[in-house]
Amino acid sequence: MPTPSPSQAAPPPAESNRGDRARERLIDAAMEIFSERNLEGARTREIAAAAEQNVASISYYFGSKEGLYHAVFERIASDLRQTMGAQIKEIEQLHAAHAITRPLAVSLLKRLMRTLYIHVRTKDSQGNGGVGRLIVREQIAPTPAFDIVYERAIRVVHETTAILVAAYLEADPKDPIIIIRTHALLGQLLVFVTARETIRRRLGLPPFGKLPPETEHRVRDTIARILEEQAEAQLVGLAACNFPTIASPDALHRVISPIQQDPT
Amino acid sequence: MPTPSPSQAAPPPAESNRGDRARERLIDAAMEIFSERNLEGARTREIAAAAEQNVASISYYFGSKEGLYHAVFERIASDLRQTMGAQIKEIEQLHAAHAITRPLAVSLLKRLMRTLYIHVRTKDSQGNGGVGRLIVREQIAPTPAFDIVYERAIRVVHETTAILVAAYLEADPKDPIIIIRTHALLGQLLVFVTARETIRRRLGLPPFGKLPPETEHRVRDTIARILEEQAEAQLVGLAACNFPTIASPDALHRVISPIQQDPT
DNA sequence: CCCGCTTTCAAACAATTGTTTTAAACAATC
DNA sequence: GATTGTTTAAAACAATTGTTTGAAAGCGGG
Repeated sequence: MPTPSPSQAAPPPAESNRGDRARERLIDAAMEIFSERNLEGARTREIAAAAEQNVASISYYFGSKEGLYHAVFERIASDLRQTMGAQIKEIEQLHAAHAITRPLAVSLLKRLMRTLYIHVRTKDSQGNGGVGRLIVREQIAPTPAFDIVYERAIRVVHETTAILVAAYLEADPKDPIIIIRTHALLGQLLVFVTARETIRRRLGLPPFGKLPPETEHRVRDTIARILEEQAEAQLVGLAACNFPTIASPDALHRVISPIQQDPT
Repeated sequence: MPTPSPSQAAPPPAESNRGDRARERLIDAAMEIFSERNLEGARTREIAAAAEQNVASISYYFGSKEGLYHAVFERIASDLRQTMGAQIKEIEQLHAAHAITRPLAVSLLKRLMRTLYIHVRTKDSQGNGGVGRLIVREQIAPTPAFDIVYERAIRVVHETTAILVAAYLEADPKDPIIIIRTHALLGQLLVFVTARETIRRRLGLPPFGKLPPETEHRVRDTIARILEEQAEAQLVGLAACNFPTIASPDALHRVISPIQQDPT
């Protein structure tokens, strides 16, 4: 046999030229095609063709189709972490210093929502939500690839958002109720990725890719702005309604808490 | 050739015995397997085996694998419509009579959210969100099957929800901003279907299917209650924040409106 | 009891899949 | 400039896919 596939671990500092170029192109193409069809639906030949590479190269560089899929999610996790990293760190520090007031929580949350939304709507080859689609597919039918993006990116984003929600409601970020509320809040954002086709039809927009990029840009920014408003309104409303936030003496906690363990 | 496949149109009143039984079993099994793997990922042999039917029967009854997939979505649409039909009609009538006050809008919305959530969490063979997963997959990568469930179910639910949001904010249910806000609101619900794995891990719950049905029941009801609260808080907050709701003199409308046409 | 129809079944088919193979082309070090 | 190791290329492979085939089995009415 010629050369065994280079173990699919992360490339330490090795940044040569020819091979890495091919790897990049393959990941790029794979990201696009895996987002349209899924893992089983995507054909290796199609990916190779889109990357202007030979079919054998995917086996050569990534060991297998799954290996390439894996690599795609490594990149997704890295990209997401890089985009959100600074904000997350800032929020964590402010939280540790007990310095998050209500108005600050609102502005931090709005910025986080906007950044996150713009990221998942932009970080892809086409104007389509490639990254978002890939993640959602893993959410509804997880494979080992989900661990990568969850542990390295989704989890911290979720936890950080929970810090802001908890700060505003003067509650514990680890409270199951706060976590559920945080999840719901992030859902307002995610739904524009997951239920893309519905909002497209409801707004009477042409099929994706069919409208001029400049217009698409503006639609995206419009939604981002409304998302900020929704987030602020949600917090304001929750505080006004004064629903139970501390789960300890609450029935809900008694339901979820005993199960709660192994939070890996 | 033996018998050509009976055209895959809806069986008018024909409700015989032997054949329809097989059809039902096939649809049941297909619903489950299509929700785990997707259209391409599911194997006809596996579906047939789960239905205790021969492989050829799927070609025989539905013409093809796609035909069966189609039939699955016909049922999904029917089920959803049947669950939501009464509430939708009631809301439409109240709206036509201009009888929706703010408190009424809140209670109608809460009931709608709860019913919808319970439906997508319950209407499946396992305790898993089979229906939800199938719909989400179609949202992120629509096939002709999406038309069925959108036109026959999703659209009316979305429009009806928009009526309630608009009523509370004293705005036009057709206002693009209201539609976007409605979409975000429904996203709070959908995220518990689409980002299932994330909320599971964040709550430290065991893998789905691994926890006793009684507990799962209570978790479901807990989330449903919080969703009601979130919806109420969202409306209250939006009214308090007094964001622009009428799009006419707004920049957003100038963005979206000129594209808006062909609302099929 | 036999005949028309529908339904079931096991086997076979043609097409496509991911992957391997084999060898040629390339780049760089000596 | 020959000889490394690395990368590409085309073809071949074994396995699996959705579907078809052709006949047997069930079932109802004459």
